[in-house]
Amino acid sequence: MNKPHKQQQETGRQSPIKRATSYDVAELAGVSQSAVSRVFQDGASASKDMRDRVLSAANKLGYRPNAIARGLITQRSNMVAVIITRQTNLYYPEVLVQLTQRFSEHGVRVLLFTLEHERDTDSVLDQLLQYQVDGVVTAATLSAEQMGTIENAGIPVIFYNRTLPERLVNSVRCDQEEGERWLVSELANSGHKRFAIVSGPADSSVSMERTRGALQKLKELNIDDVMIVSGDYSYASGRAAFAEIVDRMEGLPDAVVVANDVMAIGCVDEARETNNLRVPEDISIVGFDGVGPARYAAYDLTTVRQPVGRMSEAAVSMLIERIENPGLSPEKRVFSGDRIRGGSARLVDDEA
Amino acid sequence: MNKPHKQQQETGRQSPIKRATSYDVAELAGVSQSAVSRVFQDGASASKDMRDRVLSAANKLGYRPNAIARGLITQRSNMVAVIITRQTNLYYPEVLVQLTQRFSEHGVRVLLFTLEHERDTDSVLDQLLQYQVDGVVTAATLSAEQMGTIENAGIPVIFYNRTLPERLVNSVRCDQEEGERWLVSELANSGHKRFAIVSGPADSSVSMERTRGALQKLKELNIDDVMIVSGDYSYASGRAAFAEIVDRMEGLPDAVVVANDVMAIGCVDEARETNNLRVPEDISIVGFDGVGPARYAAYDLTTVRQPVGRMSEAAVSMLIERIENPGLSPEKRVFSGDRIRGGSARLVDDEA
DNA sequence: TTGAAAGCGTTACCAG
DNA sequence: CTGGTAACGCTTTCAA
Repeated sequence: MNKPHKQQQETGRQSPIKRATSYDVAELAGVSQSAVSRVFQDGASASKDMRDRVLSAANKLGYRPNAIARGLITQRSNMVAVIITRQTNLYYPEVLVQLTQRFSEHGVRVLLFTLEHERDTDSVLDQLLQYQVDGVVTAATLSAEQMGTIENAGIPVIFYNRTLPERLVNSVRCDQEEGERWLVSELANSGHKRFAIVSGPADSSVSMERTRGALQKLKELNIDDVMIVSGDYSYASGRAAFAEIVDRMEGLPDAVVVANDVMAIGCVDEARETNNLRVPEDISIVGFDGVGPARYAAYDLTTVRQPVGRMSEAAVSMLIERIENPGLSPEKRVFSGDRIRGGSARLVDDEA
Repeated sequence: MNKPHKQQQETGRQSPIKRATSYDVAELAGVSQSAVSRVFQDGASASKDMRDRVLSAANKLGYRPNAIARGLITQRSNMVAVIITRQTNLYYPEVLVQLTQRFSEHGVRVLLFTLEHERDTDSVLDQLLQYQVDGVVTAATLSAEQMGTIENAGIPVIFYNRTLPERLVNSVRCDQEEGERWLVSELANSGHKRFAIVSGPADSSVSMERTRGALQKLKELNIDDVMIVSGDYSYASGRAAFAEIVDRMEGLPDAVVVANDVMAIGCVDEARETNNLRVPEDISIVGFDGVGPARYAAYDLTTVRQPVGRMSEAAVSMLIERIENPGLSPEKRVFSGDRIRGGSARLVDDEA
């Protein structure tokens, strides 16, 4: 008795194998094609008998509904675009994993776009529109015009740790300024007086907000003479930044406020290795983000951790809601970071 | 004079905005729909006059060809699935970024799937088949049966740092065994005699290969009495593993061979903090992967770095080739890791 | 509950 | 070079 259900194996590897369609299933099951379609939907109206026959036929043929064809007729691709920059993923691989996983729980697939350079943005937008994604979450900066392009196509967008001034947009972000203000005030409360700041790349809005927050708080404390150097978020640039501070500042600062953890770690190493300083006895160094290495014993950073889990959950649910209900008005959700008092800063206990 | 090119704005936010189709463009340009289609293809045969009129009309309407519809007729979605595990992305965020970027240079989009648990694999496969991806690169383990399912659909697959025993598959991987053998022989050459091994999770094929490589080499050197403890690749588990070694072994090892860098860092911290050991003077610790933190001054691991750039490039080009030419025979590409002699191990100079 | 037929927006084929 | 028409594989009326 010959079993035909491996018929495709024989076809071999040459021509693109012909996949079973709903018509094939219908024929084998002796029902109409519409019936097959219905069986593979949620609110299907199909008798148990038919359902069984269809399912068994489908099984035999290895049939799977073609999501592409479905998307064409339903006007819903069930795909969303996620736009990240190299930076985002390098320092928060967690974000992407979480977004993907949560979307998939809603039956939504992620089409991934990574931006190497700002100038690639337009082409990425073009692609994402061609692919008829149902929504977008972007962890990259968009111009008002670019945002307009997506909006005109009727696609909801969520900004992740970004926003668009002067425009009503949906966003999920960690309150960078608040976090920096806390860090600075902790340091000041513990007697630090001479501050230096290591900022991130000039084109990073996140870095801008952090630096602004720190400066504001310092100003409120009447600390005006603050040296600012900048890096590119990398470990090496953190080391270089610290070296520059030592080089250019008269005397040492007693606190260095760094725009992210990775650079803060670079600062710690440079302080210890090249300058023979003890952290935190001789100098306090604080970061931002709460990445894994910040918790390594050698660093134990005082920092503010972004609540990635809650933020990505918020992004996903906001986007899904807006896909299902395009009329929803814009919303901004701002999360406070988790405050971590690590050993990299000399802080007094403030148990009230 | 009223400008109609913002007509959609008015429609507002309610009904899913109707996007311009090739028919709309055709009408406005006064040509046939087929003509529009041709203009938006590569080897188009269209007069300059027509091309201009079509392009200007398309521009005015904000027209973009619908990639979904195109995929339906051409039988090519121009999407590939990338399957990663949480682990993969957490410790190699670089891999995903590189894959995505390189694919996009070939006009191919990445549909991302992340696996939290092994048991999710089948549903991921189901999804990816429904979406008619043109190919798959998987950094997660697949069973022979699962591989068969994809193969039957005529979709080429590249295994990333994985393979499938007893089966002809395409794979790109770093030679884990070779790397471990080098690490062990360096340590042995430098006089280390008492070894301990920290392996990764039991279900990680990569960890298995690494451990096997280390054990083989040790055996060749007639070092048989090796304690093996295991962790889950995390920093915390590295610390726990080192504690367990100290606890269970009589006397200390002089070298600990760890299955990845993150756990190795955990071992270093545990050795220093809890056991007051100097690394490498009292004990040598080596890792594997070459992740960023391995280069932080506090650790400076001796390790083997996976050549992520070359590996992802290989994966992309192998997959694209096989999408374009399904008849191509399977190929395995094995890359040697970059050997890094860091300060975490007491190694003698071997300048010949 | 079931089937026939009309699209969805493209590309592909074939005359002109 | 150009336009008409038939797919692609599905969902969705609308009758039966």
